[in-house]
Amino acid sequence: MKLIELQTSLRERVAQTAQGKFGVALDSVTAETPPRTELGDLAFPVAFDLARRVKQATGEKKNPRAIADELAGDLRLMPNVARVEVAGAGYINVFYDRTKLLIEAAIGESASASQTHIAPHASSKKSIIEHTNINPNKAAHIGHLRNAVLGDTFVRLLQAAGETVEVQNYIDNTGVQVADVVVGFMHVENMTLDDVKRVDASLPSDKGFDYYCWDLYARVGLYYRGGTSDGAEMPERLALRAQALHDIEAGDNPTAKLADYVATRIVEQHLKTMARLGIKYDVLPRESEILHLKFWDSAFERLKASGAVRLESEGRHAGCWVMPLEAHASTDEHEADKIIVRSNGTVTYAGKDIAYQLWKLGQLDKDFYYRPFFNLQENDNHQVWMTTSEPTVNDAPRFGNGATIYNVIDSRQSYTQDVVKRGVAAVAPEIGEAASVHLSYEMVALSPAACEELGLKLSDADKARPYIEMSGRKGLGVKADDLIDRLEAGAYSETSSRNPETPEAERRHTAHTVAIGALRYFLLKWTRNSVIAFDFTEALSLKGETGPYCQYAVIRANSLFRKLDPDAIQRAQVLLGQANDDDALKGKFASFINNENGTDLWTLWSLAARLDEVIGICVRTHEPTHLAKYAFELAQGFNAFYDNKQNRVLEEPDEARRALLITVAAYTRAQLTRALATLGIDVPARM
RNA sequence: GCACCCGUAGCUCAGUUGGAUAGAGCAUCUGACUUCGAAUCAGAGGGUCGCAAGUUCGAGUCUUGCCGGGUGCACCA
Repeated sequence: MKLIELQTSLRERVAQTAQGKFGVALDSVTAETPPRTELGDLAFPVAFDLARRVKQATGEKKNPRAIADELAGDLRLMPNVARVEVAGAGYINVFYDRTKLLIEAAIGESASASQTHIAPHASSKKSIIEHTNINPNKAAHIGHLRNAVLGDTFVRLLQAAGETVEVQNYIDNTGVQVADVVVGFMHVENMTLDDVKRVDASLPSDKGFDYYCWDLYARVGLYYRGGTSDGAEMPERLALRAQALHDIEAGDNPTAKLADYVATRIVEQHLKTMARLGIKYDVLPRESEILHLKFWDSAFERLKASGAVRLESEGRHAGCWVMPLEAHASTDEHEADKIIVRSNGTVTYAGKDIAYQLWKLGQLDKDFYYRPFFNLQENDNHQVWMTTSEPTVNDAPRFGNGATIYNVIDSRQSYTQDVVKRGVAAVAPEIGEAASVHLSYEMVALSPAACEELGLKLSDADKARPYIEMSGRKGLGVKADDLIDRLEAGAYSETSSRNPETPEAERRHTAHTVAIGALRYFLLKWTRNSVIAFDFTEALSLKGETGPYCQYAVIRANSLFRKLDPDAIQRAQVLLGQANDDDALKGKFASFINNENGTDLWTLWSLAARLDEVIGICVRTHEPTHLAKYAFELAQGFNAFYDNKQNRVLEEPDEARRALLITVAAYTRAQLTRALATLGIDVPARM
């Protein structure tokens, strides 16, 4: 029996007893893991609640401790329960039959040794996750990495929980940011499309087109202000941007062709950067198609038909289609109303987003056409599709039509996301707001020290601030590829000094794996709504609470198992299994488990057994960091086990105890490896 | 002005739907490599959980009010 099943059955029993003996129907029974293993394996602080509810219902005063005693008596009769204690003012502490559970688990493990991951539920509906969504006009920076790693990890979490997932990366290829770079090429550098292609071809592969545009974008920002960062914006130069934006949206002209080249090339670069982190996408929906295929027209009809938007005939919003939102405490007229269509007939960002969200939910009677996008070597056989306006003949999968949509977007867009969610719910009440989930996260800013390292001169006021916001317009930020390069360099020198005899290619690969482990963990160790004040020292660290720490624990286990027979794990599991029918052997195992050292072994094993529960918590709370913390805790547990002189596997003389140690170590290694894989972190053979 | 987020050890942060003695990492100090790999481990010091009320058997967690910091509230995207 798995621990999670045992937990469920105990909860149900508590609920039954509460109903039977006290006449109280508990809709949910709180169960928690006690702070220390000495206090048991599962605790129910339910007696306090029951005492209150009995008093409410009957007026009878009952001592929580007396209630706990009655509940405990029932729980003692449950299988796999060794004993139950009532502690404190009324805690019910359940102690599992640890020996029996370990033995049963060993039998299960040896039987399903080949099964490594859960297959998706046949009946499960598709979830869509949209993440990355970087403006295709310059290199990706660490803020974008946070988005992508958060999104990709959530994808892995959902898959680990057995769900079917589609990954979308929305490309805003017709927005102002692309227009800015186009203005830069056309009016700052006076280049034609052919010139741009020539420059692109001449750039080094490690500092390519995305880096070039990064600098150009910052220069355009200056250009608008007449060359100085604090100058006033010049209307005639801003007009160039407006013109470019107009031409890009219209399409089929030199400006639009240049914009398409820029956006497409930058998307390629972004995908290469993300591939370094093991991040892949299924489909890249582009804004240009949403425009050309007139998604908005369809969405607008539905919005009007549902009454979600109305045309204002007077007031300051006269001539606009607005979505009414409740005005909070304000007596003024509809201050909170959101404009969806401007008085000149053009649609706002929120409007376009509603159309796109409706498509994602299968609520639009339109679809994109698709073509295969270029394939990266790193992506093996995984095909990325890009939307297109022209009909195509190919075997593209059916995209969109998801049951739940997760949008990974930073918290600054909470308001707009809320508008989108409400708009969708108004159009399709049967779907409601719950189908649209905003996976919001706080920004990545720079620590003052990081700014200085990047060569930015700070005022005294800025130095006193906890963090400074990045600015693409100012070219202030840490480029993703630069950071990965630095991490790889650090990991390479570290692994080279430890494994000088290892071939160069393998050391490079190891350095890469360690670097990605460090980076992904670094971005996942914070809760979503905590601002990351990026600091180089902290981000480049390979010690302490880091990805490499977790990887290292697995490496030590790998090293240990290399020195054992290849079938040692299997043999150990079989031996434990034999104890099921052999009371003498079972007693022997029990004597190993039911002492102080055995408690440590059990604590580690039961922690390892909690992986699926933790994945469930992450999915439910939309918070991947719980898994990162769990992986670290499990690695800590393994390292403590490993360093304990009583647990020297290779020197253990007693065959049974050795089998126990091997089983615990092997299970911990397997679960830790799975946890890390779900975080997108691989483990090299050596490091 | 309104809405949302944050305030926990010197620093950076965790803290599951309210539960037992508030935890990690970094930094500081002390110890452990002839050791299944020291990217490690064992230990020490370090706290009015921003302040004040309230609800509760029980509050870092919930409510209210203050204080301090951040973000968002455009016919921008």
